[in-house]
Amino acid sequence: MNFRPPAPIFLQIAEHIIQLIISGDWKEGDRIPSVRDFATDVEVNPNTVVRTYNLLSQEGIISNKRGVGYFLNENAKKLSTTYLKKQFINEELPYFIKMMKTLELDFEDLKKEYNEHK
Amino acid sequence: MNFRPPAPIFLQIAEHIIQLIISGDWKEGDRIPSVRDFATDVEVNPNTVVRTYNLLSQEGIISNKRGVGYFLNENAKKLSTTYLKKQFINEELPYFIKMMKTLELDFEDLKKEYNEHK
DNA sequence: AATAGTGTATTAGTATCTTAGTACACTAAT
DNA sequence: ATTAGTGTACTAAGATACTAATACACTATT
Repeated sequence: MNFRPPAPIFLQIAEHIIQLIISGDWKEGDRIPSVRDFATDVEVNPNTVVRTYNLLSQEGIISNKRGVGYFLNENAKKLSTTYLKKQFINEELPYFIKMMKTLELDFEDLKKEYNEHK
Repeated sequence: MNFRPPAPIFLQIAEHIIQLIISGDWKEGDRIPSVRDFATDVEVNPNTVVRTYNLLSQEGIISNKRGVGYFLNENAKKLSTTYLKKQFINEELPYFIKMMKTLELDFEDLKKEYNEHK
């Protein structure tokens, strides 16, 4: 997995998982990969995945049965969307708007710039 | 000054200065605050300002006369705009677009959300 | 009962950023 | 010459995130 420093990896993994949930790749009730398996998948230390799973547990998105594994809660998709939206609106958007003003860009410019550079 | 972790402070200061240059608060040819003064202003360690000034020097935005101070180069404004734009288009925009798709938001939604939450 | 696969916990080490303190060299003004 | 204000350099220490390795407890399966 490709990480963008300096944002903490465990948070980026959390967001990655949330996107999997929102997209429907992971469905409510599903068992999700074990700490060790997922650590291997995304090429990080198991402890880092533990931190991610702890966060998602606190958010009510996943639960675990000791000795068995982690599972998506029934309301996982809704909670995920709410979490991501809140994160986005509060943390990203204000910075983004400020940048647009400074650079005197409007939404049309953004579309253009983005298409040119991808 | 208010920093948003976990982005390195010295980078955030650099961006702050660049915005001062673009806005015209700091003009080309001007002498800028000394390392010590500016460190006091933004309430960080002088060493952190040194890192910021080093970065801006590398970018060709400022120069120093030893024992005298740092000065804005003649093309500081243009270089600043270029730097910030590049940073924005490459680092922020792709992430932002992805987020909009995931959350199924369009630009109108953004305006609305932003106005509601500020 | 034994085994393999789970989550959990602990300790130690590394890297980066930041702070803190100190010292030194250069420049301009006195 | 002296002084105050510059940039520069160095060492040390703290905080956070991440890695690494190991050990232990629980569960399901055999």
